[in-house]
Amino acid sequence: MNTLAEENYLKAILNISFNTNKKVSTNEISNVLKTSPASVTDMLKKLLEKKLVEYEKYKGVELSNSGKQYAINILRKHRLWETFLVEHLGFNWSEVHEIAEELEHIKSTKLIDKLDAFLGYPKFDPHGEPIPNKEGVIPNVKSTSLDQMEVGFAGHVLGVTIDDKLFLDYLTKLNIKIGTKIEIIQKIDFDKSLIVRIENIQNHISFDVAKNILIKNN
Amino acid sequence: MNTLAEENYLKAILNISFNTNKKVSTNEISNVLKTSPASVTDMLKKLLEKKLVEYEKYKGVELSNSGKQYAINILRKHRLWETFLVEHLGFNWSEVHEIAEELEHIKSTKLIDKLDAFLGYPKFDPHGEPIPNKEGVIPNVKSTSLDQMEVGFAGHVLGVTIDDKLFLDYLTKLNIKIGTKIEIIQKIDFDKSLIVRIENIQNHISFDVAKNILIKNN
DNA sequence: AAATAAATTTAGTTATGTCTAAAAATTTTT
DNA sequence: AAAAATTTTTAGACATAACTAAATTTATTT
Repeated sequence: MNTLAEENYLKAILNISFNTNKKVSTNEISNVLKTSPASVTDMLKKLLEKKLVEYEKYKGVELSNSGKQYAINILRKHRLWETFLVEHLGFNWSEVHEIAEELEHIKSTKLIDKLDAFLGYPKFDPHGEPIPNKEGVIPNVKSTSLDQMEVGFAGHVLGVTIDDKLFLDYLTKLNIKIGTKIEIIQKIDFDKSLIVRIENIQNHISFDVAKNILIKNN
Repeated sequence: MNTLAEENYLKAILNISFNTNKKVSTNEISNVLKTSPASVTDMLKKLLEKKLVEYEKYKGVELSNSGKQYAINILRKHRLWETFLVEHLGFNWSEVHEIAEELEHIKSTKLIDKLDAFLGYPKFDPHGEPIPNKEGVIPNVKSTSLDQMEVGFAGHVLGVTIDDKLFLDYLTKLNIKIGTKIEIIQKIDFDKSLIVRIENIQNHISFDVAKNILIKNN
């Protein structure tokens, strides 16, 4: 069995990999986990020992097969708990991340499988993120971030790519949630910001915001 | 905020106090937590420092007011989670203790209050144990253990006092659950065991078993 | 009330996971 | 291709929470 700290490192490596597809650097991990690079090196040695990662000094790290399965299982637990919190306990989507950060470390497999059944085997969490199944397979939906769509495009929000309270509260204020129809009215070349129509109201959103909103891709 | 280890010590002290009403000894704690007495001494010093216990060298320990509130809150979380696991996820009463031992350490107060509401503010958990409310008040039901009842007594099971898989599985085999009617047919003086009737079937149960079954007391 | 036994504490170690400062390797710039 | 900058690792410390062995205190016998 792995410790809390080990689990958090595996999770961090998986998350960084999703964005970069390259080997993960010591510094990236230390930024995500807010620890010193020296601590990261220490932990990578330990994870290598346990064969949860492939790691060579100065060359970066990636998850081994078993490490990846382990990390995906944590992600599965995180997203199932978030779904429970929103759909059954009445939390809103910006509140659940922190609590799920704790719940994702509960070990019982039977618990998580029963929770999955209780929730009706959901494929997506309250942020539209895919929930890995028991076998670690992540449902694949082709999606594009809003910033890549052209002026004139109109479509529905599929999900978001970050689970940050400030971001999600801002979206809520803009009346954006999963399924919301968004139309691109204009794109500002200078700062890549967008003027969009949501529920018949025009709003000006930054590139950073658009980048983290996912739209269905046919 | 207190660590996992600290929480487990507070919990252990509370549990022992329920049975003894005296100051709790180092040895008792080390037995419950399966640590060495020396480790217990170390931790008691730390808890004293934090004013969670009243402790004098060689004289035993008891919870301070704040320590007691803290420990009761852990108990509240434990019992609410057990209720959720049995009533909504379909676990049986002998499986939930271990999982609740992990869930009870999840910190969010908002989570536990919402869970409480979701469950309909239950007063008793699946073992018949009272669930402390948000204010730390524990519902008080007068109950007597089965071993203290006389021959000829007939009544209903209110709950059990231990949360042990072997014990609960045995009760299930005997067809004993909460609400089950039990009649005392005979008491064996030699070993204090009892012959009882449950659902029209006679069974011979030991003193140790009877001691841990609670009966309503008028 | 001594002597013995039992319980508890102290002292000294260990493993985990963190840190800072310094050294080494890699990458980027000139 | 050297020099400079950045990244990463090593070395040495520290806090937590555990341990064993030895010392001390308290409780029980005789």
